[in-house]
Amino acid sequence: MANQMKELEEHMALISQMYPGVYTQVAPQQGRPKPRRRRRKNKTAESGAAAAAKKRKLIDEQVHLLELNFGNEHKLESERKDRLASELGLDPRQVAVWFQNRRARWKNKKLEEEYSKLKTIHEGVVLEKCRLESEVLKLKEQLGEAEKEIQGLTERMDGVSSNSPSSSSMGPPPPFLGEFGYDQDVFYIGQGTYIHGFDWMNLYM
DNA sequence: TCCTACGTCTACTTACATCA
DNA sequence: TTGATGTAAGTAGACGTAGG
Repeated sequence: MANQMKELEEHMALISQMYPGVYTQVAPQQGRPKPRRRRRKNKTAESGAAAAAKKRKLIDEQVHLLELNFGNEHKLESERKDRLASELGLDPRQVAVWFQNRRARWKNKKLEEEYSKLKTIHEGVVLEKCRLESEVLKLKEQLGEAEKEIQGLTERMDGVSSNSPSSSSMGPPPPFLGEFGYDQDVFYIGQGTYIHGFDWMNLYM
């Protein structure tokens, strides 16, 4: 839940950055939650009826023209508001409210779109992470097998050299001390001699 | 420079209309 | 009939600006 809220805040910030001309009037309210208010209910039947009379659905043509205007410009200047109001036969206040609500709907829609875009990207990244992890596992397995093979070859070589007359004067045992069973890239080839891994490969492969 | 009034904005909320 | 949904409108608080 907290994560979702954080995500939402980040989206808000993102949208504000994306559309600076539209949502820069009010500074982002950070941190402290605003106190909740309760609106008074209409006490009388008369006031309820009056409210119902005031609140009527806009007809399609009015909405169409408002949408056209909103498409051109999301902000509503005073002159445009008055002109639109007289064209539509509405109160300028109604036009202003319609634009306010329309901006809110538009912002919500943008947030939803942005959220699903980010979600898709996130899913892709998670998938790629899984793929890379399984590849790492596979390579580790291959590495283990290669180490076993090297170990076997080295032991065989040791057996051959210990049969020779000079074997008793041999140096220290093969230095397989590192993480992968050998000390860095140095390999022991018998008779107290160490060679680099690449040289070892050239010699025996 | 400060104060105040006013208009506009967003965010949140309520109330009503509509529809399944 | 009822619950869900969409939307017009109310409200608080923040901000910018003009005027005194």
